[in-house]
Amino acid sequence: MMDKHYDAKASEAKWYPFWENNGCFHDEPDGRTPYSVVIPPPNVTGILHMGHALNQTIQDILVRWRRMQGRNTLWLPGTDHAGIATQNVVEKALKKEGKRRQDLGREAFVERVWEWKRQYGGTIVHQQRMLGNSTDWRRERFTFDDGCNRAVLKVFKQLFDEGLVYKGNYIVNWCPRCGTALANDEVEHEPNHGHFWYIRYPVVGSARGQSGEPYKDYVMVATTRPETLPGDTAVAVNPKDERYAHLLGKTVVLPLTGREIPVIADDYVDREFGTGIVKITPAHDPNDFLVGKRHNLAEINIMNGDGTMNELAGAKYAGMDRFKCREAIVADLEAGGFLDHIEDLDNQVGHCYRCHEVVESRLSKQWFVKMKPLAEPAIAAVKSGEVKFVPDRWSKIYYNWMENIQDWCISRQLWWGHRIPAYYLKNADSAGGVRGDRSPSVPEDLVFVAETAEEALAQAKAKTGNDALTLADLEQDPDVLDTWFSSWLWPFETLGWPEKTKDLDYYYPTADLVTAQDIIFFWVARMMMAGIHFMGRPPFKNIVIHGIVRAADGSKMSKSKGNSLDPLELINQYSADALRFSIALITSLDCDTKVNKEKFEIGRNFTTKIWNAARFMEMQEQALGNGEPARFDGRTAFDQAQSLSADDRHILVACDRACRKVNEILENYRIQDGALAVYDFFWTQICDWYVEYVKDSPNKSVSLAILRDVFWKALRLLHPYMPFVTEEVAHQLGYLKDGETIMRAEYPTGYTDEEKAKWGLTDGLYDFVEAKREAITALRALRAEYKVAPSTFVKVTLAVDADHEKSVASEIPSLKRAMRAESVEIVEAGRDLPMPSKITKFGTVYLSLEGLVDKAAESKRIAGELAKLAGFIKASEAKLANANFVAHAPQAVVDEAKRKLAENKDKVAQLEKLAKLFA
RNA sequence: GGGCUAUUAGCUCAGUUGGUUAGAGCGCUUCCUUGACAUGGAAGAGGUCAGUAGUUCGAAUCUACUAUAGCCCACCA
Repeated sequence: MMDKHYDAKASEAKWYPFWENNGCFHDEPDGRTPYSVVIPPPNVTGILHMGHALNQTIQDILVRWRRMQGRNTLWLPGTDHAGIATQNVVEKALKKEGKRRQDLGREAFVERVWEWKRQYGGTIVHQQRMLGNSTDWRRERFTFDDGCNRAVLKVFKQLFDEGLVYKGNYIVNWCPRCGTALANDEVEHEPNHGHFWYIRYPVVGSARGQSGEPYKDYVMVATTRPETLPGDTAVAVNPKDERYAHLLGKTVVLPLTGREIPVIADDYVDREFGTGIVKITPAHDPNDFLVGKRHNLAEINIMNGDGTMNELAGAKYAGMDRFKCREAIVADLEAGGFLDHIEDLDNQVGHCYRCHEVVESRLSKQWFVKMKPLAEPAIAAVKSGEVKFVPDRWSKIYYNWMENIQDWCISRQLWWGHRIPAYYLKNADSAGGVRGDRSPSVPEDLVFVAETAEEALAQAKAKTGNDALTLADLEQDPDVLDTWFSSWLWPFETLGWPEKTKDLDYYYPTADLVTAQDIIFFWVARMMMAGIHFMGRPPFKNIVIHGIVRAADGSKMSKSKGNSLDPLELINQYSADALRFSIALITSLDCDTKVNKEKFEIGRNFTTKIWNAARFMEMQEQALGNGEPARFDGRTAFDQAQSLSADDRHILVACDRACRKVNEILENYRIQDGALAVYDFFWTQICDWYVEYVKDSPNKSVSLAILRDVFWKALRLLHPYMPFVTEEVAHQLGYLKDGETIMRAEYPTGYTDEEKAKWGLTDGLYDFVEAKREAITALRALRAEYKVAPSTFVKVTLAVDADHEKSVASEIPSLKRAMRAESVEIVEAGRDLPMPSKITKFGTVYLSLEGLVDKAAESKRIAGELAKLAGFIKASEAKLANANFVAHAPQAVVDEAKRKLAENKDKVAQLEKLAKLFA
């Protein structure tokens, strides 16, 4: 006997370990068609949020569905080592102990991070289990585990050998106090009340003027950072700015230095801002850096790592703090007559998120991947249709980025991550290479890239001819690689690459990649490139992009705003099934998903409905079995029935249609439509309609057998969406024995043609029962209109066409029940009866009121109806009178229009007769 | 400034190549404690599909423009 209430927590606690421990999530390569998906690995420091819930629900639905279809399925889980985030977490912990990472030293610090990972890194992996994810935990991976590490080193080495990895200058955010580079998201921009200094740069050749007019001919440059002036290597104007067109090609004198620099034209310059002339300092501003690259300008680094000026700033300023230097330079400009005036300016200035020091843009040497050669085949793979975006519009955004791709800076000044496998020969003669302050300055040809230090040593010996070199003569690059440098290998490094494993051979390429739009560039595009380059084939066939989960008002969810929902809390309150089903039902791939707590009641209520329907079936079966559960084998019981009633056949057709529809929908990744289709089948068709029929079925054992069959199909259809309740109910109702699981049950595909023929399942029959429902609804509506209580038994008359009379007559018993009718009488269509009526496809439904009607109210209502119909009929007639419509529109559309017109004309006739009665 | 998307019922959204009187859920109104379920059942109200013009026999659907909103990128020397 099933409990009165479904205990979701108990069910989840029971079934998840059952599945996991019995290998239900695990397949080994075999002869079947594989279906493989890799999870977008969450940060190991992360905690589960609604975005994960959405992303993983979609994947689990697809994976569970394919698995039930009989595909050999792999959903590979794992986490991302998230260099910066993880290092910060551990550094924060250290800070509480009053230590910095430098106090521990590199090796000890990294060990400390590993320790943290072992202790806390399982949090999100644990939380994912709460969602019900059917990920194969036996194949769980980590982007920094040994295998991934090997893959990363091999890839770096290969790209280096291919000339696709190189070292080059790059502007980084630099905190002078911490002595480290910062990632963009570690820089906090704050409003600043600053100044705009207007400075005159004399045009070369212009004469020094008289009294107070230092130069007759100059360009006016406005800057917020005058201390960078000694690093200027050009001034720039907009190419479309006719005011300055005459300056192009000329050179100007850089004040205080006497150096001559060119005037260049670049689109970057905003004509409206400042004077429309910008000083270009490639070594100290990210935009100027790019301008400098475009125009081949020299990069003069005038600052030390600690924020003081170096000798390139000029002897006078060398060693001076940058802000002191600013004052000194402004004073000297003024003294030299170069300073025109000063304005106040409000702008944004970046600060270090940790020490709040003003961040400096600083030129440094970093490692890069040359992206263009990798991007081209990745573009082609999408253009050719080999890889598809779902929805397709994302391919445009992908092309846009790929076609304008910039080289990828992959080095990070961190300790937690894959250390760059580049080795430098110590004590080599410096060739003046500048690479931050902490790294060795060696000529490029004394850099050895190898997967191991030993191999690097061998290279060094060969290169220098010095056999006496030892490992101690080598120093490894101190930087680590960007976390994405491991993530972009995820679809094959997790399957064993670079080893040639069975898994790799069988599961690569994966089928679908499901992710949110925000990491198309960071991750998806790069995986495409890596997959094609290293595996020779794109890593997946379909890229399914879904929206972002937003708060009810459309804003981003954030903890600080307090508008975020915690999926774990929702699971606790409503159940994992409720969370999954609701999110699937309200999510469209085409747009962001707005959620509030109430939305999750849909799923919760549906769970309750399923449970209660199951209880109903159990009770009915027990009643029929005199207290013992009498379980009717779906097939044999109704196979042997002499004939099935219209309602029995109707639910079988509905079931068949639902099965086909859901499969087709899922083929097209329409997760939402699938949820709706199952929901509608279960609730509307089974519960609201068929169960009501079963209660009074004249052939109850057959009807119960049918219910048992469609219920089992419905549970399996639903399982990908609601894994726990479907498993529990399947066992409670005896569809499965102990030790079996619905996860491996066959996904329903509908009935065979043979079965349909045997049971008389036709579209016409389906429509007939739908028409009957319409008639019953019409009668209920008549009751409501005439305020006849539902408990009152009424007399009903049905006017039907002669050729339908027989089939309608056979439904009289069920009509009587559903209509709560004392009698249902059938008369020929066209009879003029003095009763309120409604016209339906089933025939005209008359409700006998036996003089209980308020005539005035009824007249009024009829008048309203007639007016409404008159409008429609007029429009309809006009349409059908249009020769063009009749000629061009499909026949079915024309026929339907004719049918509607006739039907509404009938309605008018009926109403007019009725109106006379009440007059 | 460059790119993308959206605008349909009070709210959140469907509406697949143009073709029935535009749908669902929630919310709202009225009625119903008949043993599966009040986390339920029944009936109902509510939309000139953002606006304008065009293409077409026919437009929520295609085109152009306008208005409004959002997202991504670049961001102010």
